[in-house]
Amino acid sequence: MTEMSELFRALADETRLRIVRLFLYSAMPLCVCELVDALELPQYKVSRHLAALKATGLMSASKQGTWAYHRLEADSPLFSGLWEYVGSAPLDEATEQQLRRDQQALDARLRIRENGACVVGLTPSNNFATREKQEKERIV
Amino acid sequence: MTEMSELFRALADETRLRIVRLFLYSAMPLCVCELVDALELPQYKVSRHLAALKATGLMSASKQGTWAYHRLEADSPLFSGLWEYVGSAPLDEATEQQLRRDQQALDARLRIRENGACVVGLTPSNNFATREKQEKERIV
DNA sequence: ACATTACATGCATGCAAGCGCATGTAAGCA
DNA sequence: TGCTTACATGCGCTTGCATGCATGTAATGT
Repeated sequence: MTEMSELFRALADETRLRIVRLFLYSAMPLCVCELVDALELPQYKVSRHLAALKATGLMSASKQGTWAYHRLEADSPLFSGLWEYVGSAPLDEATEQQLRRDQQALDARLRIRENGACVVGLTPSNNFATREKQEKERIV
Repeated sequence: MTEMSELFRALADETRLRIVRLFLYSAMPLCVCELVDALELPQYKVSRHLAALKATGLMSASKQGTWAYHRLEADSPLFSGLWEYVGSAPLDEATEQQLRRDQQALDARLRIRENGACVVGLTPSNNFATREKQEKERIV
């Protein structure tokens, strides 16, 4: 069992809270590229924070092809009180607006899914190979 | 309003959780010396952690003479969900035992109160002047 | 006035964590 | 087989925080 202080530490970061709130909102597994688009954050950053959450048991992941679906441990009785607080505690105005933007961006991104599965990957600007190619072209 | 991540950060420390759990248990204002004795921690450490909690609004303090009574914001609707989780989430065995020891030590310490007020201060070993005197005597 | 006491805090240090960059890995596709 | 893509991670840097020591401050008692 994870120490309570570790759980709090995992949630003591606004970026990770944005991630968690999106999962509480969508109530379904999400893949990294969807989170990257919804949060408008660099891919490595999202992956790192997901790893931090997973290390405490608050999240888990499963790969399906190249896509990695992450999901919140929303039903675990160990954490239910925690999610209840995160989901219901009042937010300041700025955070509230941020949350709404994230939710809308996620909604839009999820509409691209086909048969409930993610079918498009990272936005080109977040893609490594694409950036490399652009770099070469810029030099030429 | 304090950011949620700051609240989690404040609670992301086992020592501060020990303090908070003692307040949830005793449900009354406590002074620093009582916490020092109950937790068997150096005085400066307790003061620091209390300051950290107070900085987030989770605690407040009031001086009465030389004694400083600290109290948990247990009734604030802003934090009620948080306290509920801290007070009810399961603990691992070691933490549970630690908590019971802390509670018993606090109970013993509180029995020394007179008319609900603290009347004895720090244990000599935690007292600065006493340590100084002992140091001089040791040199002689 | 002075010493004592309850509590707070400045300072130096060690350590953990977030960030940005680059690259590694594994899976799908041509 | 080789390229692209989705995702993960090693590395260096910087920042923040817990700790320990010592000392500061304000209130009390003699």
